[in-house]
Amino acid sequence: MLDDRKLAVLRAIVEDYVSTNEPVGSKALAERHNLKVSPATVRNDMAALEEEGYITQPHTSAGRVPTDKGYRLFVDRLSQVKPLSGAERRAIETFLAGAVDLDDVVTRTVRLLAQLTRQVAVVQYPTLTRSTVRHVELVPLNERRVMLVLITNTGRVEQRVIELPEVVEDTRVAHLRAVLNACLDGCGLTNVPEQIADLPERLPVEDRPVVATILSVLLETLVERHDEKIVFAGAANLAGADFTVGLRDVLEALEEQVVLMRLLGETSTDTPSALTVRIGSENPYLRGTSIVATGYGSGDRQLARLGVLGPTRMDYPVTMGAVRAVARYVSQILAAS
Amino acid sequence: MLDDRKLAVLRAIVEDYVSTNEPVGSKALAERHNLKVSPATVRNDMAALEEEGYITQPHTSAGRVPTDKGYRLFVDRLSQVKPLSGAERRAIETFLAGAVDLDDVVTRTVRLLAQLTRQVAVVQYPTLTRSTVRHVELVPLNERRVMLVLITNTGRVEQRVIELPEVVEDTRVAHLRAVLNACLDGCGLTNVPEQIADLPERLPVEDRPVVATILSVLLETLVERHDEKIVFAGAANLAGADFTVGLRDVLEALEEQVVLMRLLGETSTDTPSALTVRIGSENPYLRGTSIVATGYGSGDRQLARLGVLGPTRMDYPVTMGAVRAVARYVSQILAAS
DNA sequence: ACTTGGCACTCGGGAACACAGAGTGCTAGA
DNA sequence: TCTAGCACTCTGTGTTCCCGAGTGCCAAGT
Repeated sequence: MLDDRKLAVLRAIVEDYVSTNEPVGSKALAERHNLKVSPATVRNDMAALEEEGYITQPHTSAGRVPTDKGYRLFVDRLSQVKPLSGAERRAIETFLAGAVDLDDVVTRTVRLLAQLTRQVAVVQYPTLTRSTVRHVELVPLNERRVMLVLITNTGRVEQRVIELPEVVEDTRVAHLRAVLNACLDGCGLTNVPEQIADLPERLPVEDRPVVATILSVLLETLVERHDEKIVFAGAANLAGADFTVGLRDVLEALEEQVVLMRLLGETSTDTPSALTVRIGSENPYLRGTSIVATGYGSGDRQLARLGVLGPTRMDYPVTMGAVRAVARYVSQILAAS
Repeated sequence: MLDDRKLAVLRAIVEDYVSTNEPVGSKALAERHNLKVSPATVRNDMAALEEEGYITQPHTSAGRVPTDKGYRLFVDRLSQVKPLSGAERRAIETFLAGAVDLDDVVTRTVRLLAQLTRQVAVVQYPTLTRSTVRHVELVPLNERRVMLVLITNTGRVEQRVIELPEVVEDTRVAHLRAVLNACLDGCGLTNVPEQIADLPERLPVEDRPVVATILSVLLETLVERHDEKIVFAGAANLAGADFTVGLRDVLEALEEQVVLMRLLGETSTDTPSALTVRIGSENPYLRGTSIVATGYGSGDRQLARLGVLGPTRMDYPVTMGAVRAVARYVSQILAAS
């Protein structure tokens, strides 16, 4: 039904349309890509492709444009991910290596990806759920207040000020800190609730109100940040692009954490590092845009996702290459720290 | 030269143009605002105002539009800041009160301001320079690594992982922490360098390499974060607005920390809580946009700035009211914590 | 059975044009 | 000093027209 030449024609249409942003006609196609057939033959193939729904024409008398289905076929079978140049790889490496803390890693990553792809980059902060507690710190601020600092093995730091129900002197704070650390050190964040469930009972009765207060804040911290933080960059790249959906909608989605989260999607559990590509209407939340995303994280643990959002008419091979490369490097950086 | 009626005409022009986004003609003006004079008289006044450069006409036969100079006069002499409604005030208060930490305060503030003004809101993180050290924490990660956590009195937390030049056991780390805190507690951040200058010399010689490493990272932290972090929200509100400058330029400026910082401007030292309004070409970095900004901070110490960026054609009284109110509330919240 | 050249057809988009309407400036009179 | 009237100048819109790119189909060629 779709012989090799028809596929080649589809590939050519996608490539030309992506680079020129204009409907591509049979004549130009036959010329530029040496298909060794006449425009008439190409027309026949195009008619077949249109029949199958891979391409469409904006007006009766214009060239053809790929449909979402056409891009899908292109991505799945007609293209291969384009690796970055050596210079680009080195640039990425040195740029990411300069990061001083987790915040910095994320910020640099998202900017890098935006610049590399000339589109909007989106990076999710490494999730807490798979992290483990590296250290819990209690810092006395004054006699009725302490600051709780939670440090995870991914370098993430959460802090919260706690109002205590009674005056607690510093030595007692130090003691509580030791107790907490003994209890939680190395513990997975998801296990924290069960770990601390019976902690108050194991302590002297006079410590219990204070400990209860601290633990409730600790739990709150874990729960609240469970819906993850997401950042984006490169919104300026939207200015040129034309979406079928309004620019306003895209910008709104970008500022809405929840929507953005859904757009990035879930990491497939089988192949966590695989590239996810959602094209146009395949995307339930923001039709008219495409998303290329993947999971990242140190080693086998996938911590979070990152990706790129752009118009359906995007250079998929290049974008996919960039996303994959950046995900690898940032995983590497995170594993090292 | 400019009698009261001419000023009234200018005010009416600004108000009408802001609300309709269309050049305003003499007839409509005389009707809507009960000026009690005929369109012909208004025309004469308009001619005078144009002569003086306060208004201009896009084409020979169109209505008048305020110039930057016209807006300036309007803001300085013809309008008064419009206070928020009681409902709005309460909404702000409860929304900001729910913040759990400094990050959260800033995030909530910027979103609030964007929503309130329907424009792009910009908030600078409270500066480190006027803060004081509340606590320095050294957390052993393994025998060659510690994490340095710096907590300021504004609730800001900076952390950095340090590679030590030698193996250091935990008790020694605890000792160093005590020394550092004794030296720095309550110390203004700008004074930190001099405070720690002679610290190595006062310690046993075997501690010096380790301490030197730690101190160099500490100094680095202070310096690096000296250029402040800035966040923005409400980019979606740009979609509708039309700037004389391209949308792309605005988005680029927003993502460029340095430019954004300059746009917000310096806090005037005399009257730190005064509203700064920069109109169109008065703004050197992004002509064609206007900025309403002010300092904020607990009590008399101005910590940073926040503001709103929008098209020159903006509702200044309302915007100024919102910026002022939000600045007050966020100052209040920061003072309380 | 597939490919090719030819040909009539369709439609979008740009150029040329006319025109209504809003708004102005000017002048003369109250 | 204000007002009324009037001629004038534009922009924006709607209409028409035409060019050209591109198509679909058919018949002939391999």
